[in-house]
Amino acid sequence: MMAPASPLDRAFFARRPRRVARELLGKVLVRREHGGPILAARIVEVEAYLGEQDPAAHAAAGKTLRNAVLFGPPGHAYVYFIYGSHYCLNVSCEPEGRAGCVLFRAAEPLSGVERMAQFRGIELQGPQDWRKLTSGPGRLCQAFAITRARDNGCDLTSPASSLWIGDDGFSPRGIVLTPRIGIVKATDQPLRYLLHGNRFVSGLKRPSKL
DNA sequence: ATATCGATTATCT
DNA sequence: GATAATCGATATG
Repeated sequence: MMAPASPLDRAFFARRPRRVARELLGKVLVRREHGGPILAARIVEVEAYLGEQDPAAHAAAGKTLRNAVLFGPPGHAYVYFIYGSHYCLNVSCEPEGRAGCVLFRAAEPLSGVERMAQFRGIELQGPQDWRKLTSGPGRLCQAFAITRARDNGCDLTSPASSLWIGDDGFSPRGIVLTPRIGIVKATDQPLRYLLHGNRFVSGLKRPSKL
């Protein structure tokens, strides 16, 4: 069962993206739905984006309508739409005015699994199928019913929000750094953080190689 | 088990 | 008009 989680405060996010990314591993993403079950999943893979000086970041070209949340206060959700069908979730980092952020790439379901399957439009045959729920940034958003219209700008530090991030005391071990994936610029820097051997990490169908 | 490919649309230049 | 921080299907060894 899930231990009670306490929200992360604003100061947690008001730091550089690398630090926030590393420390977000093991934390819990929580979705409260009106009249639905609580959805919760432990964060097992994230990527840091460094803001305006990072060629791969959405903030690289400066502030636009789309990425405005990144330039606002830390701890808020930046949700964008990509490839005509997927949403991806980020959290704004650094003090207001600086556009660093962290992308949520994968999580391990803790509760509300059947509801997640519903949102994903799949039927679960067994625990091995849980991987299809939240392994990948697009899947994770679909499992949590995250959209830009609903969640962009949401305060992720407040349990009053429908979407927020909590700490349930879990201490992750075996943090691995790799280059970011799915991008073409700045692929040399190791800015992807994941939990060693965790089966919910995205990418390979079977994470045999970690 | 790994590689390649097409879908689909908000956003920006 | 071009692009894209993905996914799922198909092909191939």
